[in-house]
Amino acid sequence: MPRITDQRREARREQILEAARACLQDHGLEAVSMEMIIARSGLSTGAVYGYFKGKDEIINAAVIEGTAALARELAPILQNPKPPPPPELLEQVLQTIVDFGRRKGGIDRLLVAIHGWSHSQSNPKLKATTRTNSQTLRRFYAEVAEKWRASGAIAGDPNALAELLTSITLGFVAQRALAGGADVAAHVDALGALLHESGAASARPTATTPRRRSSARRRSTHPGT
Amino acid sequence: MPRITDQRREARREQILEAARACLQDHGLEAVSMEMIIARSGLSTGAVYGYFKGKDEIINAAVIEGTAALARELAPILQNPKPPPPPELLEQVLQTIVDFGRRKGGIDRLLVAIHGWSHSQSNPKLKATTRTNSQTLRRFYAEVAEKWRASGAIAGDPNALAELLTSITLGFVAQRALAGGADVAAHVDALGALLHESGAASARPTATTPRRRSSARRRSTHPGT
Amino acid sequence: MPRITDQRREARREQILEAARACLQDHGLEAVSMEMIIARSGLSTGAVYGYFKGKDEIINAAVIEGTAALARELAPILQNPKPPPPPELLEQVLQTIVDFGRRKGGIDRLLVAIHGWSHSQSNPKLKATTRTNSQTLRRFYAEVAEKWRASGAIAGDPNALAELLTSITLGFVAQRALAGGADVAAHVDALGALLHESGAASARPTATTPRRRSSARRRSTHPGT
Amino acid sequence: MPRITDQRREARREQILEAARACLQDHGLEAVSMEMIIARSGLSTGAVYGYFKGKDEIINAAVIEGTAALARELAPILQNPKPPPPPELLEQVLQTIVDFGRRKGGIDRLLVAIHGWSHSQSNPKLKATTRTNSQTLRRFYAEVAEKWRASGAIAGDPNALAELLTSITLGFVAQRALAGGADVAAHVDALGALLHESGAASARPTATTPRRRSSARRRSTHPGT
DNA sequence: AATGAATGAGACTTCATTCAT
DNA sequence: AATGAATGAAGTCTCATTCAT
Repeated sequence: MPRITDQRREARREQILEAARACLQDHGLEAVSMEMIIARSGLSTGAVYGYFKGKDEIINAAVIEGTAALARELAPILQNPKPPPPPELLEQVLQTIVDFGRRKGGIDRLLVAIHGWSHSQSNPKLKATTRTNSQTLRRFYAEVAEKWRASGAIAGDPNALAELLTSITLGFVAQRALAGGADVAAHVDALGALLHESGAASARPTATTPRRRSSARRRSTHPGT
Repeated sequence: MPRITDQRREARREQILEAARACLQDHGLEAVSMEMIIARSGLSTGAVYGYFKGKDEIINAAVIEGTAALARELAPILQNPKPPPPPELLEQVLQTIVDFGRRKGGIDRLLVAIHGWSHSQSNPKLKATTRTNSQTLRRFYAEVAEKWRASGAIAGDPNALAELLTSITLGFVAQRALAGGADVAAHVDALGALLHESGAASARPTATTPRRRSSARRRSTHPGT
Repeated sequence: MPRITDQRREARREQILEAARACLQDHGLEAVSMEMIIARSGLSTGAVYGYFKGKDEIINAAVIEGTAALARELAPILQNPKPPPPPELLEQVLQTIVDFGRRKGGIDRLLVAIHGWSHSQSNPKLKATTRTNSQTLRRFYAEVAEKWRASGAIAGDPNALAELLTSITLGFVAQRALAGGADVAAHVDALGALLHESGAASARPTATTPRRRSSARRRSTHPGT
Repeated sequence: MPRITDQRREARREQILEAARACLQDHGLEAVSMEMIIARSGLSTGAVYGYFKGKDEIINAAVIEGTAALARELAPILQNPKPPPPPELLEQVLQTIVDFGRRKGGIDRLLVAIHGWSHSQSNPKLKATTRTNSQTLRRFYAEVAEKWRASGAIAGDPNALAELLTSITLGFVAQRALAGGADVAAHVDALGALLHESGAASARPTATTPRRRSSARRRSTHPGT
């Protein structure tokens, strides 16, 4: 029985999903049409319907499998048995996200994710997946935070910190999409500065972040102040 | 000259936008139909088209004016000449957001915002507004952070902190929408804990986190530290 | 009871019909809308409906009354008990038509007539009127032709000539509308030349029409030939 | 590559245009609806839109292609290198027009032409085509008239005669539509009578056939014989 | 299995007309 | 009488999906 066929099938499937993601990005959730996706996929109408039951299934798969890929990349970072300090871990996470968004030709998969957030509001299946994903992210962060707490790296409730880090992570994605950019280094620096804030009241505020210059585009660094 | 008063006109307009928001929430960006909005608004087809040029204009107005209303509520908090310490300010902001989402009967206006994020990806007018809004939020935070820095409440670059706070704010909204909830107190506590971290494990603030390097792109690594 | 009112009423009525004719000319039969006519008439929606029962009545009246006005102007020419020779009569008729078309500011009432021809195909009332009008024109021509025959000015069947003249008249209008222009003098000259055709083989064709100068725009008159 | 043959495609196209012409005739320019055309064509909504971009394109094509078909039939007559005398040529032209109008089941394509005249007033594309067509007709007549002049069959300016013949031709169509009929033989006879007018008062040949001699279609009038 | 023409429900919008003020 | 906001039937067109070839 066809062996190559299975590979081909999978390739075709991904080809369709990539087309769907491209259309999603180019035209937005409300304007994607099967016609577009089909044209972009290079397959025939009938062929596409041979791989997916309908439009909804394609959109869902495009979003879900895209998210899953990101999750697979974040997993080792978040499951690190000896997590680095918060700023460093955040840096690893955000950088992974940035790299993920940049990867595939022309398509920013993070923007596709935003469409997924919208779509999931009214699509039960997608909603379940999205909810699971974000809760999983929070749980992973909670596990990391628990380790930090155990090692004395942080004080406070690990779950609360997990929730904050989840917001930072999701918000980072949102800010990139909405404001047109968000800087990894800025986030990392700011988190670092907060952590060493104790010294804030003391005399050398900037002393603790002497080397952070980062690649921030429009941020003015007041080193001497 | 309008036979109906401007007041009445404005009320009808808002009636239509509320209907649109409700439909957006119930059915999602791709599934809202004029028929739905019209039915829910209680007006006739023709009447609705007397107030708005078409569907797109309604969706845009629903999103934009919703966001503007939230912005109006956040403005006094963020423009406070003597901002409270970070955790407290964050609490004010997030609580305002939560209250805003809850206000109108049955409709969580924050979920509508998420649809706006998606829609704005491919709608030039909405994109411009959304970008301006998020950049304005960031700028307000920067001004607040600058005041904090001046008063010694924080160390580090105010702009970097502004970016982080923006992510937290947007991410809080996202987390509520995606994970099914996000807690104001958790965020506030976590931020508070971070700030007082220094005292957490030890007595000497910065001593515990000497090593900020990570793999960031342009950052100088101090391997020997 | 209101006396001025009757005059005003009539003025308003005509105001509406002129607006309708203008719209008809600007937008075409299929695209005229009540909204257009109302806006152009300067009256309010309700007012217009006070003068006419509906759109169809307005269009019909606009066409019929326009045609009637032309008919009134042609009547004395065609009912002349001592009609001039064919070319001269034709000249009077066509010139009256041209003048009629030119009269009112900006609106070529002949173009409106063409719309009437189209509209009358499927509007029983208008069809009846239009048919009567064109048959009346033919009958008038027949009476004139009979006089010509009696006086020996023409040979042949007067009814056949009437039909030909009717075609020339209607065709003149059509040609002005379709080709962008038709020349009175050319028509008159050609008719004159045909009549003196007998002399065609002979030497002095133009001898009988020495006074044809006309206002022809692009025609070369070969007076000496 | 079309799965259906070009032939079949063309047949379907024509099927739609015929349906459009029928609707145009039955309901008039302003009242034709896509629903009607679609129902009459026997195809589905979507199918029709697969052949034409929209209603306007259908109406235009129906009119333009109809006119083109008539033009194709008139061309050999008007381009005859040795044109018969004017009455005979006119007979050929008018008879062709009558036959053309009668051909297809139930639809008088000449009535459709009148709608085209109206529609072209406000449709740029159609206007251009219509103008070109009527100017072409006039030019063909001018060429014929020039040949007549060269052979001594007529006197006077060939261009003026061309303009008159154009009016006769268009007017013949109009008269058929408006008055309910127009007779080829009457037109031919009247033209013949005019040409032999000189002899009218005198005693010769035509004296015996002064009036409507039958309505035969291809009657050759040999005046001089 | 593949193709792409065909389907038809349903989307958006207009516009002739009415009627409360 | 006059106004113009409101009505809603009807129009044009799209697009997810099917199915004969």
